[in-house]
Amino acid sequence: MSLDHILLGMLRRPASGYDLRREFESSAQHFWYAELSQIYPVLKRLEGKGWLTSRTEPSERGPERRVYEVTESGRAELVRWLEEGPQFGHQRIAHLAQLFFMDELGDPGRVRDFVGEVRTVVAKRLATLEAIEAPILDAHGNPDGFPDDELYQFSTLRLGIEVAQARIRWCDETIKRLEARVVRSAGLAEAGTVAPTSV
Amino acid sequence: MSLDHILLGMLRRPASGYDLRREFESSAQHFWYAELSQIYPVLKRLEGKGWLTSRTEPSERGPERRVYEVTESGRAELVRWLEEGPQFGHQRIAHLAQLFFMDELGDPGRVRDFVGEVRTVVAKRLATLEAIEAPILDAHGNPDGFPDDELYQFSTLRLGIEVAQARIRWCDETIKRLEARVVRSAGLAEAGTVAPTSV
DNA sequence: GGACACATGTAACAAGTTACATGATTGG
DNA sequence: CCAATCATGTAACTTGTTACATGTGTCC
Repeated sequence: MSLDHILLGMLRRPASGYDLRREFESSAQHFWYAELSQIYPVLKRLEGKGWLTSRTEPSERGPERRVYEVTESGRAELVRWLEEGPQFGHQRIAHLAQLFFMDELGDPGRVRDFVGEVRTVVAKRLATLEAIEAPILDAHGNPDGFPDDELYQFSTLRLGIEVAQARIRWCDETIKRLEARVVRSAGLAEAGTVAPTSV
Repeated sequence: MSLDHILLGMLRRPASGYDLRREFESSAQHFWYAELSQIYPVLKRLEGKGWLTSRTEPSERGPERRVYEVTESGRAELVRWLEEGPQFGHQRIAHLAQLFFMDELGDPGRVRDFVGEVRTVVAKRLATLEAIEAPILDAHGNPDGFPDDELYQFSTLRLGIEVAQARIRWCDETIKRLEARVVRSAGLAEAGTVAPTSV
């Protein structure tokens, strides 16, 4: 039921389904994501429960928009969820699962390249998070001076950044370790012990 | 389709559905999880595709077991998946979403407690990962001496550990920052500016 | 006129969870 | 005999993805 409550939280400021997806693609990207085709029916259902109201309004550019806003009972439901305590789901990180089975590929060089690709993607994500952080820091200075809501949002961003940095460090460490293995087996090959292509 | 391939990977050593779930609860816990009720039908489907074979055998303790093993074509499919390059899904971290909206609760003290609960859970997970790491390090010494397969599995474990440590550091940092806010508002209340219970 | 961003939706499917049903064996 | 662990499975449901359908307004 998390998506329900996340939409409730986002709709403290009125927004359309389309707006919400943009939020998932930018400021909420490091903790949640939903497709438009999931967002639209959920909004309808939440309106049915009385947690949202909607109105249509003309778009500045494009067809009519349906703009949703949270009701009092919707806000109460959001608070109830927040008071439940932290929700933990299961982690599902497919590329880590892939690494776990990588010895099927035989060649440490390919594993090194694989981790290199992971690094590229993580570095890109880190860059987008840092691009969100910079203007916030410029506007307010030290986080201790932030208003509460901005501090909480800033803190979730910080976690995203710190975890991404940890991942990058891990990639570098792992690549170095794999590179040593590649060099070592090349050395053995040169010494005539093993032919590199025949293995 | 990740679960299909993860089961294929795990079944390089023959195992039952029940065994596989135990693996998800222990050594695979930091990158994937699946319920028994999901595992059983998937195994059946993979057998139908010719990627697994099964036989029944008596259990040492309990009813008959159905033991699966990967076939040549199953192994080829696993390799194909590994060669596709790293798979990235969307992160969904409900407790971070909760923090993002925490200003609805009004009180920084409650947010601090919330992050404290997060810390407790993450610390427990970190402890279980470190408990897996210790005997591996004891057995092999330096990771550079590990055989390839063990190095890859060890590396996934290291990522889990390093990310968990980064999360713990973030919790401590965040709690400190929130604590300062709690103390600050208590100070204001003492100075007669705001009555703490009337807000 | 065509590409692109804006905008809303449905349908079919895949993945994952929760609840239920059944039964063997072991240890207290 | 009761609880716990071992063991396999189905059914109903929820959640999330991919593909499709439709149409507006802007810029080149």
